[in-house]
Amino acid sequence: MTAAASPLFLREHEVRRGVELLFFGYTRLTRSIDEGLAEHGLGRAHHRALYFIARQPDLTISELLKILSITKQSLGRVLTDLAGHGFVETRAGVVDRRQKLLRLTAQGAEFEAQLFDSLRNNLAAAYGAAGQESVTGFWRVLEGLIPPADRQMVAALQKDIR
Amino acid sequence: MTAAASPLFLREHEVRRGVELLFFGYTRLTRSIDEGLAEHGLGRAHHRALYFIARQPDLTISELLKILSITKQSLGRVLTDLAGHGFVETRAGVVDRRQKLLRLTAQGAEFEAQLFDSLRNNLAAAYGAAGQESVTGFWRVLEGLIPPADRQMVAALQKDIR
DNA sequence: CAAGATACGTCAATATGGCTGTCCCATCTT
DNA sequence: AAGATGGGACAGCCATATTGACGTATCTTG
Repeated sequence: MTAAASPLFLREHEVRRGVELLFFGYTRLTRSIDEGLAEHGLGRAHHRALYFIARQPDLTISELLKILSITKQSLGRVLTDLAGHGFVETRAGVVDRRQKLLRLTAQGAEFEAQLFDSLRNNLAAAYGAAGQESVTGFWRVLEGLIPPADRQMVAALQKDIR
Repeated sequence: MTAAASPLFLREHEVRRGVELLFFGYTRLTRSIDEGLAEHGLGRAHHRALYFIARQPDLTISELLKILSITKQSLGRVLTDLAGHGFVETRAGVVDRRQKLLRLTAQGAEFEAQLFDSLRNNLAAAYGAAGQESVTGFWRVLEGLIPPADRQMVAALQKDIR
């Protein structure tokens, strides 16, 4: 390991720094919404569903399954809970009546907005402290962590109309 | 909501983008090591402990508890498993014999290095694709997500000697 | 139109990784 | 000697995920 040390190897320190910041940054951000969720007896799994339904109204079950990468059974429980709280409602699909289109109720939208406030406060503060150029870099690196096969799905969230 | 719209509010789109990229980036990165863990019947909780012990040899139990933010009981199970696999060993503390200093065995270090290869491959690829300026921004934003009270703990990981 | 594929739901059992509460021992501090 | 601290252990619980099997409504296609 004298001459041929790979550039990748030399980056160990930078890689460990990234791993650690990702771990702490991600967990701290998600932790900020736990209290709001607990007030309704819900957990993070419920928030993830709530979030993506808010993001893409009329999402179908199978689209949501792909986004969350969990099984139908796991999602079923979560959606049952959310429907029981009156946060989510479904309609039959227009083009395909087998589909269920997921939407937030007014209550659900209000609750999601309340949780989003925490996320916004924390992320906006981090954006502000880091500066706009940093935000661009933040996005670029994270995009590179997403396997190409998944990138289209993530990009689809950005166009607000479907 | 005409004149007084807060700048934070106007950032909703950027905030959602950050939330989503963090979610997908973090989950995809961690997913990349699941196979290696499963080969030994271990899970991500084991990896987190393994990782931080590798990072800070002679870490004490209570220091590791603070880093992971879990309970003594939860960590106990994880460490029992890791010791059972011969990946982790403890010595009595030098200055305080009540403490247990955690270290990886040779086997443990080899296993951690193998898992770290996946992390390195993925993160180094993302770093490379994004460029060095982006990496700096990536770090800066993530640092901003960590509450000031926790930053010292995270920074302490960077100095390799204790 | 019949046959098969698809979208979704559901029952049952299991694993993982957290949690609380309680009690214990060894060791350090005062 | 008394109390505080680091760590371990027992018991039970909860949240979130898994697999496998099966059912039903609806769409698609030969």
